[in-house]
Amino acid sequence: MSDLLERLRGRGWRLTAQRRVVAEVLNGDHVHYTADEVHALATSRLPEISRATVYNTLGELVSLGEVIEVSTDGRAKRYDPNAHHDHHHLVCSRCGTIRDVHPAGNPLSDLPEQERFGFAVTAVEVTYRGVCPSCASA
Amino acid sequence: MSDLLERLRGRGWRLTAQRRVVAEVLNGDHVHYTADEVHALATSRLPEISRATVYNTLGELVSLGEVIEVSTDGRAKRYDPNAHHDHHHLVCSRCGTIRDVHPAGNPLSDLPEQERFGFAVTAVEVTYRGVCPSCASA
DNA sequence: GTCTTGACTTAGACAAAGTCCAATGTAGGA
DNA sequence: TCCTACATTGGACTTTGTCTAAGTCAAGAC
Ligand SMILES: [Mn+2]
Ligand SMILES: [Mn+2]
Ligand SMILES: [Zn+2]
Ligand SMILES: [Zn+2]
Repeated sequence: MSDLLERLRGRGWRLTAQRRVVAEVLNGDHVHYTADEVHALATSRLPEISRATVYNTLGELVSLGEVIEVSTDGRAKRYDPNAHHDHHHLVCSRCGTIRDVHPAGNPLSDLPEQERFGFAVTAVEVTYRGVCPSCASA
Repeated sequence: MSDLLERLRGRGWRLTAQRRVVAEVLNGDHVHYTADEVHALATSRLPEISRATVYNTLGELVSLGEVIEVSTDGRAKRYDPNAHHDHHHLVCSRCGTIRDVHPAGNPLSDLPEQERFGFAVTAVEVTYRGVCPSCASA
């Protein structure tokens, strides 16, 4: 976490209270907040932070490769601090809970040459869907 | 195509000019239009069709399982008439072109039990990303 | 062929998610 | 401490999608 702030300072980031708070909110495992959720959490620590700054900061963190954008539902994008370990997502169809998962094998190698249409394929995103234990028992 | 209209009539669909035009637009291979694109194409055949009707009709086609929604970019949803053959998507990172692809193997079985967090996993979506031949040569 | 009626369509208001800008504030080097 | 380039802010604006009240019409009944 302060690793992150160190890395960012090393890259010439001017360290403001707003950026620090956004970086602090994006901490933990299985964290996938929308921009509005980040803004709400940031506001509870720094009441005057603006929506525009949250969007700006999230965009910068994505550009710097410190956070990844996840779109699992065609609604708001979610921001994921787990950018340094390749992973995919498991989403509950009822409540929307998202877990980080690590499938066996490399999904990229499952796409045969004749199915690549001449593309240079470089990345793959996998979204598993199902019902979480909590929703199943309710 | 007229198969589709037949099936829909059989399900009690009232067959209107608007619905017919939307169904006609959603025809072909590798078709993944946004609602606005469908509206523009429909308007060229039936100038007075409204945005609301396009959204309504697309939603109905999705509910009936005749069209699937695809979200590959966190922006507008895309509507895909290829609903009767399981497939995944290959997206050009530059121009956004989308191709239907069929990976080898079943991606669902690649998710180990201990990575399922107790979820009942029922579906998986895979999005491959890369650069298409046309963008690569430009 | 005409009538009837509930389903369908429409325009426009509204909402959610995100972008952009001009004015103001400030982190950090000199 | 001062300077200034960079950062923040509120609000206007855009894109994508939803909702509703009023008008229209497809298709079955006669
Ligand atoms: Mn994640
Ligand atoms: Mn498709
Ligand atoms: Zn759940
Ligand atoms: Zn391309």
